[in-house]
Amino acid sequence: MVKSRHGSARRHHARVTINDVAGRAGVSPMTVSRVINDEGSVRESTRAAVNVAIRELGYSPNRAAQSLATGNQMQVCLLYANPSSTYLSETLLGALEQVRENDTQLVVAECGGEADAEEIILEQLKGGISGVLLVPPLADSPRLLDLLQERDVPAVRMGPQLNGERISSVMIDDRSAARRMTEYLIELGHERIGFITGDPRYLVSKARKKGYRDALQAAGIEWRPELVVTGRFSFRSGLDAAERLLALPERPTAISASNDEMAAAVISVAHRHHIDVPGELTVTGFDDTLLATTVWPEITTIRQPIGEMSHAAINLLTRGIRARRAGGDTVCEHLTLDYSLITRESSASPARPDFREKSAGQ
Amino acid sequence: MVKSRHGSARRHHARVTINDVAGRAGVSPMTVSRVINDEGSVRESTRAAVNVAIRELGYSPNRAAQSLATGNQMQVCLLYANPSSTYLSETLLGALEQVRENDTQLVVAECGGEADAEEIILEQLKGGISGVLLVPPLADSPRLLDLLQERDVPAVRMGPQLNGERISSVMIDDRSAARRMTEYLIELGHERIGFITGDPRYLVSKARKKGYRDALQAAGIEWRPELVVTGRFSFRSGLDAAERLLALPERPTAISASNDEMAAAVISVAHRHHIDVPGELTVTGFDDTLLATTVWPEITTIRQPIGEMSHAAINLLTRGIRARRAGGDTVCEHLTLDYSLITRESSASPARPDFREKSAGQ
DNA sequence: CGTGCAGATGGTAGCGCTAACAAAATGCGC
DNA sequence: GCGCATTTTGTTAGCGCTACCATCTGCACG
Repeated sequence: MVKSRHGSARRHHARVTINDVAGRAGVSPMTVSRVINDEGSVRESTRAAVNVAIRELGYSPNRAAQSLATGNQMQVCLLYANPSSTYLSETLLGALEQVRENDTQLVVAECGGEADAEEIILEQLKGGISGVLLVPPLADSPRLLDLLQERDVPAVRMGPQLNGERISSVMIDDRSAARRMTEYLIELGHERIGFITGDPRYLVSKARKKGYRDALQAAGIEWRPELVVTGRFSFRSGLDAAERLLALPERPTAISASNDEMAAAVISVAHRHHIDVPGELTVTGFDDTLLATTVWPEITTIRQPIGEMSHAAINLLTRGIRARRAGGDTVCEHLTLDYSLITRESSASPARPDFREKSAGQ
Repeated sequence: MVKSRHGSARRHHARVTINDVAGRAGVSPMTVSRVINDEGSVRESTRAAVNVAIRELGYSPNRAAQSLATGNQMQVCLLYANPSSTYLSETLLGALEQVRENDTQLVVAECGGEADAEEIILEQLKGGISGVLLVPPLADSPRLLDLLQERDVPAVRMGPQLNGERISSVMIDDRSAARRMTEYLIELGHERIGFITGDPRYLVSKARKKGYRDALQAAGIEWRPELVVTGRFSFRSGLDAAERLLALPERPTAISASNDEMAAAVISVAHRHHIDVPGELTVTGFDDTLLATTVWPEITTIRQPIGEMSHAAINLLTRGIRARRAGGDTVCEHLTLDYSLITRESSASPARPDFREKSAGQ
């Protein structure tokens, strides 16, 4: 009804366009375009003026028009191999949010192993993908990293352990987190602390084990090899590991598992042996997955800010892609975000008589 | 280098456009546009001719151009309240795939309760959302359904129980699935079959309970009220329910839980009481979530084809939106997909001596 | 002082589609 | 057959942005 109050508008209500910015900055739209795409060959003073105009007008480019004009949308491919569904869904949620912000398409692909991943990447590249997001354990695959670098594909890795690579990454400090967890147990008064490692093929397992040793060492507690058993991140491997630890002549008063699944397994075994958790045994996990709050008692664990991590990852990736398109240098940043220690019901100070009855099963 | 071999092409390699279709069909581009948008006022014969041309050329509209021309993208909002992360991530994965196919934006929103959901919907509508996808338990909220109908917002419900509504839905037949599961237990030779219901506030709980009774009745097994206890879908509620069932003077030989979490709880309690699963007690779940294969023994359960369901849901939704935009009739379809019974290690025929040792814990 | 050349900027013409209007075709009553 | 309402189709002019030149500056060089 109230249409065309101001000349030009045909259908829509005054949205800020590149022309408005150009007018305000006293340059041509083309120059503005160059600025927003980070292209070279714009004088510094001009660039600054344009940026001021952009900020004043609150301009943000219309992505539909961009992709129409350039003839290609921005699509990024999120590649995952290990459907730990909590990790995945949190990652997805975060990525989705951010992808929307950047008006990018998200393609999610599951792959069996590295070889498979390689194939998928190649195929997706043909299909017009412009960037790749790798989640663990793919993020540590040298083969994949090589491929991506070789082809000069913008990529970001989530939660990798390999550093110094020339591919951007977003992660937490696993070693420090594991150390923090162990310190917490020591603070509670534990000294015989069992540790279940993750799959030895993954670097993250080593990092977490190192953190455990760091804390022990710092506290002057002797490191005892029989207290460290190798797991494989699975519930079942946790079962075996727990049996071994609990069969020790001098039973540990706490067991720190390298993920929540194995921690849940420890609790399960403890219950089968009528060992009260946390009265007689403290159990801790890692990752803060669904499982941590599903079992009883709920598991004390380390939480990664997965949502934020995938936000950051998508941002890095889209920036990288834009830079590549404009012919700029490869963007390579490494972000380390903060983890947090979540204390729940599965941890307590080592057994004292009064602890027993407080939390007897019911 | 090899540019402009055929006159018009400026930058890109011959992609089929609306003009190609128009040319082939001998009509104007505008008419093609009307056909692909399902608008009325196109003669049936013309429409058919255009459709033929579209198929022959393998044309698919360029969404960027569409949204640039119309000034609005298609965005659908997936609303969830209960972050059962497996369900969510599978739903998301499915939705993402399909959304890409339809070149639609997916906005995912979590909400606390119905009131919250209402607010979010209202807000998102202002924000330009054009359709809503409801996952359980939101899909059964009369309040939300009223709101959506009232405002005439295209919407699709996943896994609802309420039928005969005028809002499309995609689901499985929960009652029949529960019946199938119970029949399976009866086939194994069980007669004293305990049942743990879901949260009585959700209709799905009733449906599953009905299925259980259906099977009993059909097999001529007397329905005994003490064998049915009320749960709330949570692990903890499963713990309580299991304790009650296992304390019965005549202990059931099988317990069928209304979801996997509660089934896992039953196993946990059984182990604490040194009852072997499945040697002395068969346990079954529902949903086939992560948990079903995480615990030991792995749980026999019912699997919903969640991915397919969300595919279908997105398709219905985008069709609905397009129809609405073009002023067509409201699309309302109800799809029922097939579930499947997944047998794993937690179920077996009722206790016989040799079963005991076969699966003693280790 | 012209010439050449690099870097910075602008003009033009679309990208593929659709809103709005204009025109043509159809149907209908008499 | 004609006038009129109605339906179907076509025409035009962008949507907001960028590729591809063309232009224009400044500056070193012979």
